[in-house]
Amino acid sequence: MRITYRGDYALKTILDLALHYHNSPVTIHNLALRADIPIKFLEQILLDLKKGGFVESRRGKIGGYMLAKPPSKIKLGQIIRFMDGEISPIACVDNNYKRCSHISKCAFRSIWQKVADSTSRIVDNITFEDLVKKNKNLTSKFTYQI
Amino acid sequence: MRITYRGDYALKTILDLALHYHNSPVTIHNLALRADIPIKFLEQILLDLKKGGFVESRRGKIGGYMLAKPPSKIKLGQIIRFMDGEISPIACVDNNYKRCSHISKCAFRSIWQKVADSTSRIVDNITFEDLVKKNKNLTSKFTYQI
DNA sequence: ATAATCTCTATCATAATAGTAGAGTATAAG
DNA sequence: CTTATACTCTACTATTATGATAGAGATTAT
Repeated sequence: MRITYRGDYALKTILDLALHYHNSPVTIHNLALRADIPIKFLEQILLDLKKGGFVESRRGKIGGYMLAKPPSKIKLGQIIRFMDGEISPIACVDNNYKRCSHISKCAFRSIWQKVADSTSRIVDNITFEDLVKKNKNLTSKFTYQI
Repeated sequence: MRITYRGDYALKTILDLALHYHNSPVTIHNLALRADIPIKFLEQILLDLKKGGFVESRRGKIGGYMLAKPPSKIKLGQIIRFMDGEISPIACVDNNYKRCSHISKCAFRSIWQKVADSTSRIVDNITFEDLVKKNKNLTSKFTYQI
């Protein structure tokens, strides 16, 4: 797994929306500003997140973005997989990988599988509700806001 | 961490050399053939591995490559780091990363650190001696050789 | 001498990544 | 019913990493 800027920006944006879950929609402008993301790049990311069913939008005045489901129902792993692809260190342990001619024979494969499993166990065990709580702790200590 | 072909090829090559540790040097030709690696690409990889102190070479007839140290002294993680860089899902948890302005404040950083740690724990706990043993088991079952 | 083998440097093609640009569409408010 | 605000959509672009390929040179056993 490698987290790209796309993925990183998506995660920060979802967290921002989670922090404003019960408020009015958040504009792309504000999301971009707070997380220091190029606005036109974020536009594309948000459209993808919308297609993925993670966020909803409203146009026009008082428009903006909001989460499509509660923060407790969105796991880190879901966003990572959606934006950056499979959680594995190498393609041969991806789901749907068919081309490796000696899957059962390669001494490395089980190791890559182990790495993929341990990573998944971490990112699939954290929801954005958890991160909201964590962030509020951090914020109170360090006056940081996203 | 993402394993590239360069890294993958290097790992397979080191394992091949480990399997022939007490024999005469192995030629690039044979290494490339057995692991199905483009020979000119493997040449470069081997020169790098030599610079890294992992392998030694002999030129001329009866030339070839051999490990510079016993398989028990080479860990998977060493080769991965040398060929593909740091074991972390994102740059902000790399050693020597200086630019992140709010390291202590980002809700994600400790998660990436956890992922890096759990991955390191796996790949730094396996030597090529372990893989040699494992491969011999696999080989006896499936008649596979590398 | 020569054949086999490693050594070194340069070059190249493709794809992924990280954006940028600009015209279009919907909506709240006056 | 116009206007300002904000999301939508498609196309384009620059840079870098990746995965090679090419060819001339150096070394060594026989």
